[in-house]
Amino acid sequence: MVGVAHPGKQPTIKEVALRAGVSPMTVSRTLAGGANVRPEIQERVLEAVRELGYRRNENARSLRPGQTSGLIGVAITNLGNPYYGNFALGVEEAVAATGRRIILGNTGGDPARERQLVADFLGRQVEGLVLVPSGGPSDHLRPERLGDVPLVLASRRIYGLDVDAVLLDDVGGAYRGTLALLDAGHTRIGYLGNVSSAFTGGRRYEGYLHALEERGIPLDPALVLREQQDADSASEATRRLLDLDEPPTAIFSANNRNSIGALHEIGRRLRAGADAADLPELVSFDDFELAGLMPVPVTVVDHDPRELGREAAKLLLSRLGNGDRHRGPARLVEMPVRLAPAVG
Amino acid sequence: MVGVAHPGKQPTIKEVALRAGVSPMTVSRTLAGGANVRPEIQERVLEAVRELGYRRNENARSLRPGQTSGLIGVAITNLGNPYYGNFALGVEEAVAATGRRIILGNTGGDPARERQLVADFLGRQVEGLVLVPSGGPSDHLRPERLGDVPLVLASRRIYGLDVDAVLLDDVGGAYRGTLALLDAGHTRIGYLGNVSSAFTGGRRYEGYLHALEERGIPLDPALVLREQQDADSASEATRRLLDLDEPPTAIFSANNRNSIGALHEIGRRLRAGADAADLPELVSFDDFELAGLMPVPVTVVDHDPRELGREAAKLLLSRLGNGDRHRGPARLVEMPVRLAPAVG
DNA sequence: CTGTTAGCGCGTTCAA
DNA sequence: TTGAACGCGCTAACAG
Repeated sequence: MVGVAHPGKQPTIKEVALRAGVSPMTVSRTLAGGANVRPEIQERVLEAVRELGYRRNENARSLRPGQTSGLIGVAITNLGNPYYGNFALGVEEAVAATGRRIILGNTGGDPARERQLVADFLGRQVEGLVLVPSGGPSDHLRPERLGDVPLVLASRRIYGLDVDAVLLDDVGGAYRGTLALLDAGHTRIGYLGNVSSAFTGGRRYEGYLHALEERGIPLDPALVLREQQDADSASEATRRLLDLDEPPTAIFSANNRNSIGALHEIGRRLRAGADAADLPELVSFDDFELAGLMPVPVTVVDHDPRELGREAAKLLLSRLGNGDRHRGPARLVEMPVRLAPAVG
Repeated sequence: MVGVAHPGKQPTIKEVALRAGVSPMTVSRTLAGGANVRPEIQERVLEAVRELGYRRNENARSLRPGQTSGLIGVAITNLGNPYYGNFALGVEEAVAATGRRIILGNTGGDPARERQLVADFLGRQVEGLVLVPSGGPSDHLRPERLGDVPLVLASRRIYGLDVDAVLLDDVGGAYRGTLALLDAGHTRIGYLGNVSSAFTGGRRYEGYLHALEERGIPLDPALVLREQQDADSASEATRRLLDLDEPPTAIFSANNRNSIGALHEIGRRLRAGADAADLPELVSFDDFELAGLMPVPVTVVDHDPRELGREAAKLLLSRLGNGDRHRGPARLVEMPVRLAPAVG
C-alpha cells in the first residue's frame, strides 16, 4: 500500500491521472460510469483511485453549472426531542430515495439561530429547505431572500408567508380528545398548554373550546393554564390546578412536555398518600413512552412524526427539478391524528 | 426592491460587482470585513448585496487552498433516539464555539449505510468525523482511507482501530448497579442485555459478573438474557425470566430498550392481577422519562449524552488546526456515570 | 485603496 | 477513444 501523494491533503483527480498515466478527463469519465473509456484503462484508473484513497470533491463538483449539491437543508427546533428526531428521519428517508441527502441543523427555537442556519444552508447551495419555524420574525424566509430555493414549513405555519406546509390536525385532535373526556362524564376538564402565541398552542386550544361549547359546558378560565414550555413549569401548573377548591377531574394536555409535568405532580401526590381515584385522568396530545403504566388512565392523541417528515419531503421534492418551482399556489397538508387509550 | 438578475439562480459575486460598479475583488474584500475598502464603496457594495439577496457560495469558497469547509461530519446510529439526538447536540455545541458546523447523518446501525455516509462526508470535505460505530467491518475507517481527516469514536470502540474514543464507564456503572441490588439483599438478579457482540453489551455484562463474583454469588445462566435489541424482545425476555420456577427478585437491565420492555411486561402482570410486591425491582443502565412513576422501584445508572458529545468534540478539535494531527497516541476518555434511585 | 491574474477540483465542449 | 481548453464562484498574491 502506497501512501497519499501529499500527506495532509486529499488526493485530487490530477494525482490519480498522473499515477494512472492518463489525463484527468479519463479519470473523470471512468468515475462517471466509464462510457468511452477502454476497459483496461478503466482498470488502471480504478486501481490508482484505490491506492490513493481518492474521492471526488463534491463541493467542486457542484460548482459546475447544471450540477446540483444534492443537499436538502433541514432545521428543527430541538434535536434532543425524539419527536423532531423522527421527523428528520422521515425527511431523510424520503429524500434519500431521490439520491439526495439532508444537512441537519438545530435552531433551539431561537429565531436568530434559525436565521443564521438558513443563511448557512443557502450558502452551501442546498436545493431546498424544510423548516420547523421557531416563531420569530420571518423576513429571512421571504421568497426573494431564498432565491429559487423552495421551502416547506412543518408543524407550524407563519402567517403572511405563503409557502407549502405540513401540519397536524391540531384542532381536530384536541376536539376529539376533549370530547372523549366529556363523554366519559367529566365536566371540569383542565387545560395545560404551551404559550398561546405558538401556532399549535392556539389551534389545540381552539379544539378544546370547540368541544366544550358543543356539549354546552361553560369555560372555566381557572382551569386553563397555557404558559408552560417545559415539564417543570407544567408540573407546577398542575399543582395549581389540583389545589383549586373545585379541582378538575380530568386534564387535557396539549403536548408531551405538559403531560410529563402533569404526571410528575400526580406521582408526587401519590407518594404523599393521595388516592389514585381522586386524581385526574389524562388526555395527552403527543404520545410518550410507558403511557400505559401510569397510575391514572391516560389517553393519547397520537401521530407519527416520521410520516410528517416524509410528507414534508414529498411537498419539497415536487417543487424540485422543474422550472416553475415558484409557480402553483402554496399547498397545505394536514395530517390526521389517532385517539387511543394508552396500553403499552 | 429589485428582483434577482437571473431568476432561478443564486446571484454571484460578479453580478454584485457589476451592480455596485466595482470589481469582484472589492466585493470579496468588503464581505471579508472591509479592510482596505473605502467606506462609501463598502456602502454601495452592501446595498447591491442586499438588493440582489447575494450570499457567498461556501462550496466555491472552500475550494480555495488554505480554506476549510468548516464542517464536521457526525454519524449516529439512531436519530429517533433522544440519547443520540442529545449526543449530537453536544457535539454541535462544542463545535459551534469554534465557528464550525456539523453535518449529521443517520446510519440506522447499518454498516453499509455507515460506509456510504463516511464517503459522502469526506467528499464534502469535512474537517473531522465523529462516529457512533455500527459495529460492522471497519476498513473504511482506517487512517489511510480517511486521508488526514481525524476521527473520534463515541460509545463504542472498534478493536484493532487505534483512534480517539469517548466511552462511558460501562463496567463500573454495571458493577455499581448490580452491587446496589446485592446489598439490598437480592441474590437472584436477572440480566437483560443487548447482543453480546455489541461493545457496550460486553462491558456491562462484565460489570454485572464482577459484582456477583465479589459477593460470592454464583452466576445462574438461566437468569441471563442478552440478545434483545428492542423493547418488544426485551418484554418477551422478561416474561421468560418471571416464568422461571425460581424467578429473579430483581433485574439489572443493560440499556434503555431493555428497561422499557421489562416494564411493559411488569405492567402486563399487574393488570392481570399480580401483586407489585411479587414483581422484581429494576436497575436500568440509561435513564428514561417517568422512571420514578413506575409500579416497582427503579434505580438508574445515568449519564449525560450531551456531555459525551461535548467530550467527543473536544477530542476532535484538539486534532484540528495543527500539522501533527496523526501524531500522538490515540486517547481514550471514559465518562463517569451516576447511580441514583429514580424519583422524577 | 482598487483591479488584474491565476488557480482551487471538476466536467462540458470541442478537437484530435 | 482520448485529451486540451475553458469556466463554474471565489480569493491570495501581486500589480497599479
